[in-house]
Amino acid sequence: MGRAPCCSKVGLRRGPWTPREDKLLVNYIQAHGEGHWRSLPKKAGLLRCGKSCRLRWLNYLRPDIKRGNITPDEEDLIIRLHSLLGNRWSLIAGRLPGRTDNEIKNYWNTHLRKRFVTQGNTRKKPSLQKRKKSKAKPTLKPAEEELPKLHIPKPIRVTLSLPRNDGSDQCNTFSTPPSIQGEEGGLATEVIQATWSQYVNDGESRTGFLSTYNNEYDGLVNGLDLECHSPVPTSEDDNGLKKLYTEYLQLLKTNEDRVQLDSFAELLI
DNA sequence: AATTCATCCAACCGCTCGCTA
DNA sequence: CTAGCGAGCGGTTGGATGAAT
Repeated sequence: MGRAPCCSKVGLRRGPWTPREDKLLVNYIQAHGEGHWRSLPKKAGLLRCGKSCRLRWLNYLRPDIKRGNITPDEEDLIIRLHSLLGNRWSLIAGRLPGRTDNEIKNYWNTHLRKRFVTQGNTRKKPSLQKRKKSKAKPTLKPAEEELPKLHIPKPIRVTLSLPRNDGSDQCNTFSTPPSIQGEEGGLATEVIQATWSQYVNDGESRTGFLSTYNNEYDGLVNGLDLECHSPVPTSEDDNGLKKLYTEYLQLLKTNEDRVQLDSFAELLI
């Protein structure tokens, strides 16, 4: 069957945007708002793919885009967030007002990744893949080519299925929905206990992110959607959480105490 | 001054997800 | 339940530019 292409691409312009195209796009969005990207080019009089329009707007034309160099503070935040979230550029960008996921991704790939590879501190295999066939690539030192495999602690989306009972910092359980249990090579921990201080939620929509720990796998389970069930706090479950918390601290490479860490987690909300 | 090489970043591509009919 | 669509995301590409030779 196959998925229909987002646009025919026939007769559409590609490559760098001209000032005139930018103006048309900005004028249209100012008049009609964002969205409906597929039909937008036609209505705005642009010979561009809707995807291209969306990207141009989000990464360049949006009025709240912050231009200029990444500040040391922003860089520090990017590094920390990347430790926590992995290559979730849009999530990281969400914590950096005015910065786009593309900008952060580029900044990481051009400035930070090299540094982390050099320090052997990357949490991802250094995929310094070839860029241009015709151009010489920087040769990696042997130590850089075989970095130890690390498990990226990707965050997990958590949705509350039952209301919080009393707003206290007591345990609620999170479990993977049936549809995804057993994925990740059967490594998923089916039920994970977490205190609310470890559940990084957004308060309103009752969704958030949680990194899960799996003893058998001895690593962090990546990217599973979780569903929150009723509060069932037990002391035994705290052991696993302590392990998770230790991992969390390692990731942050800080000596912060629990309160400070929770504060940092809240900053992510 | 000319050429080669390395770096940066805007833009593209392919995939996935959520929603709806 | 399935297919199709719109939208979003992350990986990758390639042109522009600056540095080195």
